[in-house]
Amino acid sequence: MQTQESNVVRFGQAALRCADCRLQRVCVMHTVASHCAGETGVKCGRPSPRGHHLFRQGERLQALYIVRSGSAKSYVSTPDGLEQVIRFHLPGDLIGVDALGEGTHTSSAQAMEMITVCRFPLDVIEDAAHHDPALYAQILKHAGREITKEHARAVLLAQRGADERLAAFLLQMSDAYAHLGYSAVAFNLPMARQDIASYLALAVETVSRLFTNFQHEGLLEVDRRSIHIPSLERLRAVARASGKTLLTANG
Amino acid sequence: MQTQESNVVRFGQAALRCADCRLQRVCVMHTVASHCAGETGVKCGRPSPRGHHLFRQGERLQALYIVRSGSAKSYVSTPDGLEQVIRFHLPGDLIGVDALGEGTHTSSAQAMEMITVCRFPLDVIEDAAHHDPALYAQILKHAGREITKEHARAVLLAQRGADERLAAFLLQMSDAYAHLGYSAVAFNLPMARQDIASYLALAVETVSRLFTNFQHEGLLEVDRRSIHIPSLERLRAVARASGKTLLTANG
DNA sequence: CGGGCACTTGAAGATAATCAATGCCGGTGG
DNA sequence: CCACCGGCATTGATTATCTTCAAGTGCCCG
Repeated sequence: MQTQESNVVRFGQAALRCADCRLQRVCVMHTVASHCAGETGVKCGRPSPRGHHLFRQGERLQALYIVRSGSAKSYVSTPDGLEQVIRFHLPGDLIGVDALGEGTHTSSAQAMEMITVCRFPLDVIEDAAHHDPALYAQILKHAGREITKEHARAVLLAQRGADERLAAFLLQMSDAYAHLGYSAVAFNLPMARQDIASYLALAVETVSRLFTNFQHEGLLEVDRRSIHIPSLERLRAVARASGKTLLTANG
Repeated sequence: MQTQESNVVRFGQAALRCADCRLQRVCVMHTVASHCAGETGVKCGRPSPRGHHLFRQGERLQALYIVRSGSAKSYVSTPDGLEQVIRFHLPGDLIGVDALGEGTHTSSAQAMEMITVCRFPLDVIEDAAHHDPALYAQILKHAGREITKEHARAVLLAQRGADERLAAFLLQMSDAYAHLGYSAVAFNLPMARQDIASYLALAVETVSRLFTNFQHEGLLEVDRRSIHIPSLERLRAVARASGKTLLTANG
């Protein structure tokens, strides 16, 4: 069920237009949007339930997406049926750039909770980029950042211990929420423990134990998916050097 | 020591022009080159010795590079002084795309042996892209592939054991050489064991042991950096499932 | 109220890291 | 030409970290 006016959607009682979007500040696509006053095919706000796939690995690239509200995860499926979480997406994030390589999605994107996204069909993007080549530069910039993030993750996985990884992950989430104007020290994780484990290349059990340990150390107050960070500084210290003498995964 | 004619360089006795370049087939930048008949600032072929840095992490992005001959590695330096190898670059590879994110290099690129590169200053690229927006799409495509490769690496590091990683790495090199028209089963690794270890997130000792084990299993003939692969199929089998009952890192 | 799924906890085991030492090759200088 | 040096690579023994297996708890949803 979608509205007739493209670029506009009724969500609850509110009609949302890109011009009104509170995410303009963090949204890579407002250049596209600015060229999309009328009927453009851009659809903003399509509420999807938890578990919904925006696209699946192997599908042809048709559109890029921006998260408006809620959150999603990207993952790749391995031949042996396992799932590797690649990235978590919060409001403002652009999804699907990796598919620009071969025109086919190399990862799947799935909603982790009720989510609304803005959909930018590829042809619309190309049209907009034709009018304003700066858009290409913009997307390229985004792609560059994406690569940089992957590098940071490679360092994390290659050189850091389990506790350092979890601490770094929590700080990453904290930063993301802060950047969106939410609290940096109190938030709810939208993803399951299993997803965190996959993302950090750890076993679920290890992640679980680490949460417990962090809590016992007073680094964290955890209640299921609700997180409170008493001291960002202390958590940063753990992310940097790890408590080599402080914590062990097993209790 | 550089030639006067840009886009042309004397290397040994041969004058090399992009138009003559045997890498055209694999070179992302021939679109740029085709707009660079005259004095463009593009410098092709600048022989640099082993150890030479094309750029360093933190430096302002000034140009992208394409490897013409030889090989290089990209790595990021961590706060604690460690080096994380991100990628190896063979002839035809485009280097520096990650810096398109913030305009600053987030990794360093260093020659692993005598190397020649083509240098594409950013403004030249932008000019060329102005004439032919398809170039943007081209670079974007490359960036997408880069991201996809990072995903593959994430899967490798997260889900695979040490022997599977090394096998996958060797097959990766094999494919790369085959793609360049060289032998897929006999080649010299341009990088040190330490670099392989870093790239695969393993200790040097582990890599060394694995080479030895592979050799004993008849999977590989290794002499220092010279590699011969008797059976690609068998190596692929190891990369897939690992010899869970077959090999152990320690002797 | 019951079932299933997500999460937690514990104990045993495996994989790869670390520590420590030796071997090999290539280059340099006597 | 040979001897020495330094970096790179290999090998062995021990240990730490994390995984795996197994079981149990609690919460959410029908």
